[in-house]
Amino acid sequence: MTQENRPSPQFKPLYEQVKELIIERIVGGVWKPGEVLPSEFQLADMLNVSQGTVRKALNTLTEENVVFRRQGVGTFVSKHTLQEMLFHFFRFKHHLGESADLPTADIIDLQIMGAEPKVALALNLASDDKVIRLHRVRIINGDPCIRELIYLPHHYFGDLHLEAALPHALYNFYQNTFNITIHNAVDSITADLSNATDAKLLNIEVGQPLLEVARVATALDGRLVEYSISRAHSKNLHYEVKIT
Amino acid sequence: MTQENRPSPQFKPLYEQVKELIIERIVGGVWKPGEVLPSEFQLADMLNVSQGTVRKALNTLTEENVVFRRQGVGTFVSKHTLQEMLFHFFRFKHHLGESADLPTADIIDLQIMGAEPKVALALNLASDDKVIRLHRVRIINGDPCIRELIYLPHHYFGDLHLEAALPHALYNFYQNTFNITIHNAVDSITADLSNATDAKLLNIEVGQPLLEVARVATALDGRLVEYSISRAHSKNLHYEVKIT
DNA sequence: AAGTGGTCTAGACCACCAC
DNA sequence: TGGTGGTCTAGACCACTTC
Repeated sequence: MTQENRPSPQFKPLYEQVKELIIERIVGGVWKPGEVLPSEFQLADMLNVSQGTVRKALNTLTEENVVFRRQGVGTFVSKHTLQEMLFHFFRFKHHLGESADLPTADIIDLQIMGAEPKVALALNLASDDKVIRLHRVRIINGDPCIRELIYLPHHYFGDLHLEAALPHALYNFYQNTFNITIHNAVDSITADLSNATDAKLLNIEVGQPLLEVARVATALDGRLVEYSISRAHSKNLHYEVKIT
Repeated sequence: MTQENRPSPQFKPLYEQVKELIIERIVGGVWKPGEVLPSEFQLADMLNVSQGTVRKALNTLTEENVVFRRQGVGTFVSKHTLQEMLFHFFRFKHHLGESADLPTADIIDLQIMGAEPKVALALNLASDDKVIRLHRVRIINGDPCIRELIYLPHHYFGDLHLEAALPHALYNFYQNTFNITIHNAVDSITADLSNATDAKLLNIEVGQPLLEVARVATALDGRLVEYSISRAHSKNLHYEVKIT
């Protein structure tokens, strides 16, 4: 890898090119979640750059949670099974007590269907594309408190709708089964009143205030891979945001 | 500044010490918001470290929005007047259209009072400490849509409650008038129903769903300096979170 | 032309971990 | 003991801004 003597047509720093190459190999399955990457010096030799340049690329990947590093051991591809990663994308917390147990989930419905306009827009799908819709209720400490509708493009998730038993940790499942790593997400939060369906599934009355979180999630390679609506009864829960 | 030959009692990297020294000087008013810092080499000479170590400190400060850098020009202390900084701490957005105009504000009430337990707990105050409470309504595109209750420790904000005209960009005001720079914040979001006061001030009916955002904000030096409750009618607004 | 931050390299030494 | 990442330094060269 060389920078060459070009003036500046779409100049990209070497460490960004290194970073992209590493992401490519993770996306391509060369290095799988949990596995160790070659050492800094090995990568530097492989790519014909200096160790310092590899270090800079790996450090930015560490900040983005793509890899994690352990001194004396090595650099590893992040897995969504890690506690920190699970709670990184699950932002509901109990009001007072520390972060609760991870929620379990009851599946209400799982089907393949045409993409509604709202869903097609969010996932940038054509109007005749199919999506898999998962409808489930999250249960925390025995209480049903969040109702989720999750939409996945059929062409990315193949036969997911035929799975006998879906685990409740979906992001980990996407990663293990489809090599799709959720990398970032945008949540849009509004308030709404519980309707009849909410009331029945969350065991509350109609007309209660609910938090509604609409999420669009993007994979490591930049594809839009999940649209979800979470409706939460906030009597015991809140959504927490740290602004830094 | 030296690392010395100590084994490892509370070892701190040089670049962190450099970073802390720079923050100290910003907090102390040596370098004020908008002003330029000495160059990397000047700082390196002042602190007896290498330019690379100063660079690392400045880069982390850049990521944390404490300073910003312009190639060929210099490194500057961040100001809350910058568009990006304003919207960094204001997370409400219009549903479809791009980010709206900055809101203005109508002040409903401004007084000094004893800290209620909830407020004292959030700001870590003693029960007999005084707080300044500002009650106002945010207006976006002519619509009153957010009602805010803002609590400030009296001993940090002195005579703020005597101000004739408070600007609506408060964080910029804190910075200019008290040299208090809001650095990070934790928002806890819940849903609630509008009460009589909400209804009157936001020009809606009682029993409508509202987003309630409780914020605890921390200054550059780590002091808890603001507790606020924002109650927003989410018909036209949502709260947006980018998880990366 | 001079000065700034941005990139890239090379090398030294340290702290941590596994064997 | 050997290999890993973590810190720190020194220096070269580039890109950008200002004068």
